[in-house]
Amino acid sequence: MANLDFYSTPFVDFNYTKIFGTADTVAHFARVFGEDAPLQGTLSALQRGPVRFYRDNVIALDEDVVDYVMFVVSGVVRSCKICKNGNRSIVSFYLPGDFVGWVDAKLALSIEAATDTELLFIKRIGLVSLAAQNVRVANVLLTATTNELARAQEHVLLMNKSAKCRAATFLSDLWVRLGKAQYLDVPMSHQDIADYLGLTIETLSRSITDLERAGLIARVPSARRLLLQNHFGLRRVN
Amino acid sequence: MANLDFYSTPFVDFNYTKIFGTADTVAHFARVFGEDAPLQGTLSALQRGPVRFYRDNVIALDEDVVDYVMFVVSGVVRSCKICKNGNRSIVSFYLPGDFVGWVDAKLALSIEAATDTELLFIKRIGLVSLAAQNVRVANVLLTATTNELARAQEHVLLMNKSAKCRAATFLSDLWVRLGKAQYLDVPMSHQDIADYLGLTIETLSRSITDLERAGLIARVPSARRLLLQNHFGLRRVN
DNA sequence: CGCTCATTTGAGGAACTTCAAGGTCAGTGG
DNA sequence: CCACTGACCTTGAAGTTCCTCAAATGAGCG
Repeated sequence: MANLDFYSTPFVDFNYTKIFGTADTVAHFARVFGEDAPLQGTLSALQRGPVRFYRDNVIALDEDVVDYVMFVVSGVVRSCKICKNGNRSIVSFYLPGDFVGWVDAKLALSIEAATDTELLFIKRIGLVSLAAQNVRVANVLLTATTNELARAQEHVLLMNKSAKCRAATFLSDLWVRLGKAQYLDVPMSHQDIADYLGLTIETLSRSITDLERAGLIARVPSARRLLLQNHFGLRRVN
Repeated sequence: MANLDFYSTPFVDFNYTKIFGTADTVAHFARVFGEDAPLQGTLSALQRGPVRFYRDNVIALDEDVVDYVMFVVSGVVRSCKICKNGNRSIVSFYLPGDFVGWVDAKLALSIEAATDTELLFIKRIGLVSLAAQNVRVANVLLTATTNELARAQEHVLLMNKSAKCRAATFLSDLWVRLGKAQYLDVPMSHQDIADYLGLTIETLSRSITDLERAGLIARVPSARRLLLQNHFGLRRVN
C-alpha cells in the first residue's frame, strides 16, 4: 500500500479550517519558500490577497488563468471543463497549501470555488522569472508540480475501476488528504464528486449506499458527514 | 531495425534515425540543459547508455524506478500498472525526448518498452541534487513535469468521453505527436492503446471501424498504418 | 410550516464488456 | 510457391454496468 500515503503530506501541514487572517496565510506561504528575506520581499511584491470567493464562483476562466498562479488558503477549489454536449468533468480538487493554475492554462480549464474559499494570487510572469533565477523557488514549483502529476496519474488509474471502487477510493483519499479526522466532512457536493469520478450522481449515490450496506462507511447524520468504519476494507473494494 | 523508422519525428527537433552512437544522443540530451561546459561534465558523469530494450521488456519495476530517471532516445515506452484482478492500465506513453520515471516511483508503476527502444539512464539522486543547485536543471525538470501534467490532465478528460471519441482523439494526438506525417504508423499494439484508453481491444476495434465507415480515417494496407482523411472531423467526434 | 435544493431510489435503455469464432498478415519450413 | 503457424485484429451475440428519466425522500432555511 505504498500509494496510500502519498496524499498524506500536502507539502504544507496545516489544517485548512483554522487559517483565516491575512497575516497567517501570507506568513505560511512565504515559509514554503524559505527564510531568505530579500526573496520574501520579492515574493510579497508579486502576491495579492487572500481573496475570498463564495461557492460556485468562477475564479479564473480560460485566458485569465494565464496572468496568475493561485495558492489555496482555505476551502476547496476545482478545475473543470465543460464540453459542447454540456457534460462537465472535474480534473482536480485543490486543498489548502496547493498551487492552482500552474498548468491549467494550457487546457483552458475553468477554475472555480467548490466551497467558500480564500486564495492568494501571484503574478505568473513574476513567479516564472523568479524561478529562472532562484533555485529554491524553482524547486518549490517542481515539487508542487510533481505531486500534482502523481495525483493526476492516480486519477487516470481510478477511471479504469468500477463505480464502487472509484467512490471508495475517493472517500479514502479525501479523508487522508484532510488529515484523517474522526469524521470525514465531505466539503464538496455529490455532483462535484460525480463529475470528478466520471459518474452520474445517481450511480455515485448507489455506490455509497453499497459501501454503507457493506459496513465500510456510515452516513452519520447526513450524506455530507461520513464515518469510515473500515478504512482498510475501503481500499480493497473492487 | 528497419521498422524503427516510423518514430522519426519526435516533438524535440532531432531526427532520431540519425542518432545511433552514444556520442550523438548524449550531445542532444546535454543540449537540453544548455551550453554550460562544467554542467555538461557533471551531467555526463550521472548518465549511462543509451541502453537498448526490446518490445515488452520491463525496463524498471516498482522499486527500481527510484534509482534512475530515464530519457527516451528512440521508440516508445509505456508506464503501466496491473491490479489484482489482472487488468492492466497504461498511464502514459513516452516518445523520444521525454523523461520517464521522474514521478512514477511514487505510484509503483512498471516502466516497459512498448516497442524496441533506446534509453539514457540518469542517476536520480545526482539529478535531484543538481537541480537543487542549478536553476537551469531545475527548470528543465519543471518544464518536462509541467508538460507531462498537462498530458495527464488531458488523459483524465478523455476518460469521460465515449469509446469512439477516445479512439479518435488518441489517433489524432498520436499523429500530431509523431510529427504529422502523411500516414500514421501506429507504433504500439491495439492492446496497449486499449489499456491506455480504458477500453477492451474489441471496443477499440469497433470504434476504429466506425471512424473508418464515417470516412474520417482509412486503414491503408493494414490496421497499423492509418491515413487520417479528415483530421478536423476526427477532433469533433463525440 | 412550506419552500428549495440535494440526495436517494426505481425501472427501462444504451454503451461497453465478455465470450466465442473468424479473418489477416508476416514469418517459417516444406 | 504454397501451406502452416502464431500473433494480432475484427466481428457477432449475449450479458453487465452504468446512464437516463422520473419520482420520492430528506436536509436546510426563512
